[in-house]
Amino acid sequence: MDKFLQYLSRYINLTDHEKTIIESRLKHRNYLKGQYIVQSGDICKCHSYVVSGKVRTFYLDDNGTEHIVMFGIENWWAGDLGSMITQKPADFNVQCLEHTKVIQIYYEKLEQLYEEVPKMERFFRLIIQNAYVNTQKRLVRNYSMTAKERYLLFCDEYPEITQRVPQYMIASYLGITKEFLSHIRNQIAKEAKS
Amino acid sequence: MDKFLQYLSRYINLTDHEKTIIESRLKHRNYLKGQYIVQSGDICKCHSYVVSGKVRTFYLDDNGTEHIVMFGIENWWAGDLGSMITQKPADFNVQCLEHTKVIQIYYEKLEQLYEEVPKMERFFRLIIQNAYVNTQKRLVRNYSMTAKERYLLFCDEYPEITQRVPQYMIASYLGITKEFLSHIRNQIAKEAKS
DNA sequence: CGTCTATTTGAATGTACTCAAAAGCGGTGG
DNA sequence: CCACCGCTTTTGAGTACATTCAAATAGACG
Repeated sequence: MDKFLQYLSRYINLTDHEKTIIESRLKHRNYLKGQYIVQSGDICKCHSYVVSGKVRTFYLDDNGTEHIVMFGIENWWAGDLGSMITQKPADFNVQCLEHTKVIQIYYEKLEQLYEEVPKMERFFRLIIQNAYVNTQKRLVRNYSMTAKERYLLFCDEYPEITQRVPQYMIASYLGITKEFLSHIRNQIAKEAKS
Repeated sequence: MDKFLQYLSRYINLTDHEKTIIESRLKHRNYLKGQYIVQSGDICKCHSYVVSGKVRTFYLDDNGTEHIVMFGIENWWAGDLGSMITQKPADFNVQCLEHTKVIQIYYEKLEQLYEEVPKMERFFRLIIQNAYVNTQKRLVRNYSMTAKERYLLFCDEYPEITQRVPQYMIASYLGITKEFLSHIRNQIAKEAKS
């Protein structure tokens, strides 16, 4: 909990009273490896802050192919925001890739919290603003870079994730097949030799 | 201006006093067809609300290819948010595709406005939240749908834009070449006949 | 009518995908 | 301790989707 409040304080200054209110609106929860925080089709009832562990958000298309939308590790948020704000069935699944501790805020409690502690509007504006800017960057990269370039950039930007998730999931995140990523890696290895 | 306040009131309730403050922080501006609101390399100093007209946001990659990130028409916002919040050089260009009227809010004024009218935090949280959710959806679509499916969906979702912008720009938005879009349209036309 | 820009068409090419099979790797039980 | 099982990664051949380049056609505007 302290860690979470510390994280909050990177964005907003809170009084002790406000901290108490915030704490009372949150819920701690643990998930096992493989468990789902959100399942597509369900309405996403809460947004989850990852305290420890590792999650992936993915979309299952009509052909049954999984597309990883994002990974989540310490200090990241996970959930289907679109589903939560519209209270419509989720498009995405959020699954834990290892034992994961989260702090959750439920939709109603969040709305309530915005009233009680208006600074939280600012906090989430800042968080979502960053997420938006990053997603837009990623979109552009998919258009303007080759798969190989995207892979190298990913390894560079998220070394921690690169090491902690299986390769086929990175392929899925990059929007390519696992076979093709293997190909790319092979190619990179050859280049390194010469 | 009334139109803008009406638009604001779809998200937040404002007192007359608050409206006056907001008005005083905004700037009206007109652009001609072809003019740039933001140029990549410059620091984006303001965010622009499109009152009328039409803009495109695009990224110019290392090969000199343009990639359209988004279009903007009435009631949309345009700018390089990433540049504005970090005060670093913009990656994107925002160009007017026709004579365009905008209402602009400059970075400093916006920060000031957040202090003066905290409801604006809520307003922009809601706006950016929507934008984020939409961008994420688009990202997933690019992974899970073929170019043809994306084109048909685009025509369906943004009929107004489909009619008002040249085809090669739609191709750029979809992440394909103008030639290939022409191909796709040809194919669709053939299917319609049979 | 001529010019400029946008769109179409087609052929050759390239990037990434599919499918199938083999190899690697880690854990578990005999 | 090794054999086996399931899961991940690699490899390769054939294929599909999308690009590039070049040239022709169509449209818009003065």
